[in-house]
Amino acid sequence: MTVSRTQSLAERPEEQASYDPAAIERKWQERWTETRANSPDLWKGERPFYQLMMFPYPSAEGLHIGNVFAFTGNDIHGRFERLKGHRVFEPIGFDAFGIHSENYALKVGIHPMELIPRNIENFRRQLRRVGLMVDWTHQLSTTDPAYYKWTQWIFLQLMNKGLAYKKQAAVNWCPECKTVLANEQVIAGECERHPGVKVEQRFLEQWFFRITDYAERLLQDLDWIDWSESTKTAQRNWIGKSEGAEIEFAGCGMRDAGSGTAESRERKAESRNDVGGEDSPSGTGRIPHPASRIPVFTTRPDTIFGATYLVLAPEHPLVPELTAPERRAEMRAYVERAGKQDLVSRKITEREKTGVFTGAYAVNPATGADIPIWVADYVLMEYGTGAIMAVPGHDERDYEFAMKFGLPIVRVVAGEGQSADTPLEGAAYTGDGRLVNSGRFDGLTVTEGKTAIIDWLAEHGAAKRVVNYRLHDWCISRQRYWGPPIPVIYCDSCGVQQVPEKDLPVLLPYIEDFRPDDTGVSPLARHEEWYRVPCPECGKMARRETDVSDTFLDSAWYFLRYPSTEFDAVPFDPALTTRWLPVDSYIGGNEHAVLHLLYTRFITMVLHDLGYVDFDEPFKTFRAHGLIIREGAKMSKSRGNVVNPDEYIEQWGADAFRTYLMFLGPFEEGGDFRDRGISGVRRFLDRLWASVHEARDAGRGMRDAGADAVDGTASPRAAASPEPRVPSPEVLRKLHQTIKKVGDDLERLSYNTAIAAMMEYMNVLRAGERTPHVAEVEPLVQLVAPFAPHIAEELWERLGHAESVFDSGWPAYDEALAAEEMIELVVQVNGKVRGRVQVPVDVTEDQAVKKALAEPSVAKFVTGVPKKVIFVPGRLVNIVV
RNA sequence: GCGAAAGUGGCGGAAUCGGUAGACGCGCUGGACUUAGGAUCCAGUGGGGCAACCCGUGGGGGUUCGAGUCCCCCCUUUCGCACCA
Repeated sequence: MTVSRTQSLAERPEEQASYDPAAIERKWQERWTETRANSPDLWKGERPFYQLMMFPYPSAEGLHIGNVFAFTGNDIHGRFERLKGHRVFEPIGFDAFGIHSENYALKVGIHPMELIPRNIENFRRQLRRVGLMVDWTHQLSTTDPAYYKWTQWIFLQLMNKGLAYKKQAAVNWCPECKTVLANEQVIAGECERHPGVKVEQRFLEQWFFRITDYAERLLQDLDWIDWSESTKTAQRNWIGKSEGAEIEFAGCGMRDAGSGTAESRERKAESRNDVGGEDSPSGTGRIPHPASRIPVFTTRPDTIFGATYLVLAPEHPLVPELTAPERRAEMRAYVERAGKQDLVSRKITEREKTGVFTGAYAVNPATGADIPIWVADYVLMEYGTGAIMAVPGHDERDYEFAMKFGLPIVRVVAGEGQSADTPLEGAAYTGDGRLVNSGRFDGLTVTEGKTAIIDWLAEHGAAKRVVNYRLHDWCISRQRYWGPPIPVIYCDSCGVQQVPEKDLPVLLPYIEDFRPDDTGVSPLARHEEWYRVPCPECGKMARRETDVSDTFLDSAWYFLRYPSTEFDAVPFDPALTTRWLPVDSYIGGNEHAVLHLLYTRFITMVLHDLGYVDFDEPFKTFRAHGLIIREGAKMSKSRGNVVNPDEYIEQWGADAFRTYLMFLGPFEEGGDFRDRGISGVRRFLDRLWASVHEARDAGRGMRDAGADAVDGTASPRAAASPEPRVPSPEVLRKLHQTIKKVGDDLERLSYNTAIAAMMEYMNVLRAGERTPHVAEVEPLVQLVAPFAPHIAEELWERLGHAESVFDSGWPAYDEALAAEEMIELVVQVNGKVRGRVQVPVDVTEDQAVKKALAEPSVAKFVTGVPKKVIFVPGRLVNIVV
């Protein structure tokens, strides 16, 4: 049989007899370009569908396997939507500004303005080889002045709305990158780009975006947007909303210097505590120092009776005046030491607690007790008010601190089986329970106590309800070269001036010495000829901002630009934007869950509020894809196990490579790339190729083969084949089951199971000695098309179709054809499988049970009358004895 | 520490609603065709047992006629966040 198949192909010398991926992939990539097959007219037609993939940064190594994996998964979805009749717009671009590109340029010693275009060219070449349905007429690069003109414009829009501001701030400084980093770019105290390099704290004037104004909206929308759950959770955690109270503690000045000892402090705190709760929260009648009202933020106002000391962050503005003269030297040293650390390693949980007593006291508004005020670096100035009330009985950090410095620990919550006197041994009690040692609030639950105590304190003006977010404002200044200059001019007379819109873009100049240095200012600051410009307001000489903006600003709006790349006068054309946005499907890596994806949502909300777009969430759906590892290990250059896409495409073809990448694991989880695995997918394509040719040739009649070559209208002539030329009902049934399965799987990005289903169908199709019928293979070509577009186009053409397979529509699923007549029911006795019976699909319970009991393998386990029978139609019969 | 996801044959992985565990593929074993096979095709392939059967989804309990799937406890791995009051 194999032999006769080969012969039939050999009779068509004008066609490639066997599957040659290189040839047909070249052919179709050229054809797609010539016919602009992937460039829909964005102004016309029905059913637009915007399929977006996260654009890559064009690294010099070329396309990474992770890129190919992501883009292929994206492309398959786009092609599937196209087959379903949508006009699909699938653009791509390059995120080519930024530290990653610049650092590489520094490493190889080539100016980024030369290097980056070269890298982009290589990327384009590789991307084309993968066979993506990319509309190459709408590409963009963030480094293109026609693009970053509008990045700068967006900065000005935020400035106009009061959402961009400049402040002196403690920032993360990477000594290696020689620039500031966003908190998001600092991993466990180290630069995300330089593992092992400790980030330092510096104070610099920086531009910030007020993303915190949008914290609540960014959080709320997560409840309804259709995104991967893992991504939404990451964003929720990052925004970090916590509801609590701001409580004001009145400082009550210094005490005698001797009270620094543990015993004396404890005595005072405890004696106050005994009478606690009966006093008015306005305090003890002592006149507080007017400047020392100390607000603290807490999520546990219910525990205020247990607050036995306060802690201020070292940077807290009240520290100098609260510190007793004899303690100033010690305090200065401590604060200085804390300041030298980077912002992040201060947050390492395991670090031993350190701190210094100020010598001052404050009044606990609930108990009236004087409690000592300490300074410690475990309190962070950027969160809350930079000061806390410490409740060592019920907070682990406070407990640890109190133990170390001998501060009093009081129980104010009693859990199950605990009482007011149960000692706190070894650890703080952070669980639920009822209040104790809390005066009139004793007996309330933690939840009730929160409300009651805030209300009580609020009556006396000592507390208010407050919501805090962990999210910080977005620092967008970068002291680097390779980015869009921030479009601002500083004038001695007029102050901060915007670059007028007509003067945009502020071009990034070509400078030789683009290397950053240690000074904390951008390389552009070394170029007076560039930064000295007349003030746009008064015309006097003024100075440009020499920092550039963060790469994440470039990528926060690129999806708006794609449809409008040919326009110079607007960032995005309103009509096209209305037509194509928001993005229908966005696919990318979860490493951007909190950076890119949060910034993008923020910028979109701002543009919405400014009236530029009519939606405030940019992506209707977002799905995070997984990561690819290789032979069970992470891929890395140092391991030398990096997959180079070019090699695999060369050896196996782009179609096999694409299909294998999608087959090796669930798209949203990633998978393990194993070199040998790709052969199975390639075999599948080989058999597809063979099946289509056999079917076609048998349909035409072998004697006519060669007479009318490729253009063939596929009108079956009188068959010379010995087989009856009708499709097999069994095969058709499996076919329609497969059409349904593959469609459903594509819908939910379950690519690996879709491919498995097609392979299964192939096994049915090629079982036995029969030659496949055209009606059995033609729809399979359409099913395969999203995965392996080149071979699908080629086979579709060879089957006699003039139009592209992607314009042929998704094959119709016929439920009647897919329906089974007989099915197999599993028969269980007491839940154990004891046999199987063949029954008609519409079998009644009685018939099924009767048949099941007649089965000898079942009957021998059934003694007497069954207690109970469970019948699950289409599935099983379970007999309980 | 907190949060999220996961743990299934020799391997990658299926099982979408609590209903046949191991689809599909790799690998392996045997066979066919062969001068030859790292090609192709056919058959087999969770473990144990001659068989009837028994065991089996990280471990231990539970719910249920029935659990990979649900509940409780524990172990392990990966990822994210990490002194956020």
